[in-house]
Amino acid sequence: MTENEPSKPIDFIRTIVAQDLAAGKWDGKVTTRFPPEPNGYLHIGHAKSICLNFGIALENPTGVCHLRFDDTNPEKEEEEYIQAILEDVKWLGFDWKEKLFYASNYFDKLYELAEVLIQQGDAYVCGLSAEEVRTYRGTLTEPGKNSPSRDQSPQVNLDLFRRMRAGEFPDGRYILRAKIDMASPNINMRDPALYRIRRATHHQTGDKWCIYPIYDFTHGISDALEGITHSLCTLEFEDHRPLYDWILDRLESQLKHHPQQIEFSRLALDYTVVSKRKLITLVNNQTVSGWDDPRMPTLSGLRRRGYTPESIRHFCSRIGITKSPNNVEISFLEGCLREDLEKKAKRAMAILNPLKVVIENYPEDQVEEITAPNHPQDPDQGERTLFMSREIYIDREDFMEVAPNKKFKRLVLGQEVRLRNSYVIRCEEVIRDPHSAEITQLRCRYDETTLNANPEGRKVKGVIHWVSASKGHKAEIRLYDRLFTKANPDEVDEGGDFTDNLNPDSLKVLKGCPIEPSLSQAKPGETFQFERVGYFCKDPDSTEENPIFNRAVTLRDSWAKISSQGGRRR
RNA sequence: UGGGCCGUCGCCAAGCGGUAAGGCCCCGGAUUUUGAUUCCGGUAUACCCAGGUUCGAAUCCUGGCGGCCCAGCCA
Repeated sequence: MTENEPSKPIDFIRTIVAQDLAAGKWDGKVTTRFPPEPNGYLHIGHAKSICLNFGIALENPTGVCHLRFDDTNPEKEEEEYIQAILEDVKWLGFDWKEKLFYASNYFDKLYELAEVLIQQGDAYVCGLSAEEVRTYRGTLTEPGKNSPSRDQSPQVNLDLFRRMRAGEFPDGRYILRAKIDMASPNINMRDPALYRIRRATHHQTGDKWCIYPIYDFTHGISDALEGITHSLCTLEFEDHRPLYDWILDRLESQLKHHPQQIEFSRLALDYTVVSKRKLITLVNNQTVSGWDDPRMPTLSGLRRRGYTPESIRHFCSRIGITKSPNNVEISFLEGCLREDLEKKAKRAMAILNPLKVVIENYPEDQVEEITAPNHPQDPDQGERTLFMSREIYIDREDFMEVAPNKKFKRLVLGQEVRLRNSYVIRCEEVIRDPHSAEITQLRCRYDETTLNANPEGRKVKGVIHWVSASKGHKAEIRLYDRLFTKANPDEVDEGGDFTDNLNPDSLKVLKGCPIEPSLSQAKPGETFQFERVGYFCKDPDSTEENPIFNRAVTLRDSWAKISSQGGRRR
C-alpha cells in the first residue's frame, strides 16, 4: 500500500525501526498498533496515524499492525463508533487481519497486575476526593503533597482495592494510585490514578466491572501483552512516556516485554478542526448533518465528499512524520484529491447556473447523438452519448454581452465559441426580461461544418460546456466551502469559542441543475469531473427523481485569478 | 512560572561539519475542442536571533527569543 513517490519519504520513526531491525532487536520483528478510542468517528488526523502504523507493518517482511480499541472509558464510548472505525480503516485500505483487539480484553489481566503493583508497594488506594487530589497535586511550579493514604500497608491497600472491585464503595470514593513522586517536575508522575470506581455499563464487558483502569495503566500493558515493538503516538503523550516506562519497569517480571514509545506531531489542517471534542460539538449542535457531513474532516465525511482512499494516503505520505508542528494547508489536501481524480474521474457536463440558448438554424425536431470520450487522455474509460438539440443550456458565467477584456474567451454577443464536444456557435441576439432586464435567453446560430472539425479560415479559442434542454436531466448540486472563516478556528475574542468562526456559506444548494443524461446512471459514491467546473460525487441521499451531487473540489482556475485582478494591467 | 518538545522558502519537508533535496503553492512560457491536464523554465547567498569553536557551521558550543503540550478519578 505504499505510494509510489519518486523519493520515498523515510522519517525518523522508520529510521529507528530500520535500525532496530538491522541490530536484531525485538527478534527481528516489528509490531505496531493503531489504538483508537471508540468515542467518535475517525478523522484525517487519525489517517496520518493509521498510514504510519499500518504503513510500517506493510513495509517490513515481519511487520504486523494491530487494531486495538482503547476502550477504558465506558461513559464516552459506544458500539456505533466501533463499527464506524472498523469501516473507515478498511475503506482507507488497511487490513488488520485477525489482529483485532480491545483493551477491555485485558481487564482481568490488568486487575491482576494492579494487585501485583500493590503488593510490591508501588500502588495504593487513595481516599481523597477528586477535589482534594487536585489540591494535593500542587501546581506547575510547586510540588504536591503526599496523600494521607500513601503509606498504608500493602495489606490494607489490597483489601480496599478488592472491595472497590466488589462494589462496596460508591463511585469516586476511592482510586488506585501509583506511588511515584509527588514532587516530580513532571505532573504525570505525581502519583497518577490507575483505577477509578465507575458504575457504567461497558459496551464490551457489560456490567462485569465497576472499576475501570485508566489510560496510562492500560496502554503500556496492552502494548506489552500484544508484543508491540514500537508504540507510536502523538506529542502530547511525550510527558507520559516516563510513566509508560515506569509501569512496564515495575511489572517487568510479569510482562517480560517493554515496547518503545515514540511520539510524532499530530496533524493540524487550516480552516477546520481536527479534534473529536470539537467535531462532536458540531454534530450535537447540528451545525452539520452528522459525522459524515461532507464538510467534516472525518473519514466518512471526506468519503461522502468524494475523497478517495488513495488521495488521503498520498496526502499522509506527503506531509511526512516529524516532531515539528504539522500545520498543513487545506489546499494541500485538495491538491491530492485533484491529482487522483484527474486520472480516475469520468468527464461529464453539468450546468450550475443555467442560461438558455436557442440555436435558430438548428432544425426544430432534430436531436443528434454525439459520442464523447469519458476521459480525453484515457480511451480505456470508454465513451458516452451526448444529445445535441436546438435548445441547450450553458452556464451564465460563460456569456458576457461585451468582453471585459481581450483575455475573455467565452461567448460574447456577435462572437463565436466552441460547444465542448459539439459545434461552434455564434451569439446573434440577447433576450432580456422587459422588467428586470435580466438576460433570459440567447439566440445563436451554429456552423454545421464544425463538429469534430475546426472552422475554415478563423480560430475559435473558447470552449464552453452545455447540456441539451430537451434531453438533459435535472439534479441537485451541493457546493461546499471551508467550514471556518479563519485558518485557525480557535482564534477568538475573549470568552468566545471556535463556533464563532463558522463559515455561514459552507454549504450552498443548487436545485434543478441541467446534467447530461449519462449522469443518471451514476451510482452513489461515484465521482465525475464536471468539465470546466470541478469534481463531483453522487450523494447516497440521491433518489431516482432527485439525483444529488456533492462538489468534492473545484478545478484549478487560472481564469478566476486573472479576472479577479480586475482592471490591473497585464 | 516547573517540566517536556519544537523552530530550514507562503505550507509540508530533506539535511546529521564541506559549502541549502523534493513536493505543494507561486511566477513565466509551450501544447490543448476542459482558462483543466501535460510539458519546459524560474523562485531561500540562506537555515529564529546573537556570540563562539573551525580552513569551513543549518549542522558543534554558549546565551537569548518565539511557539506548542502538561495541573481529568479523559484518551
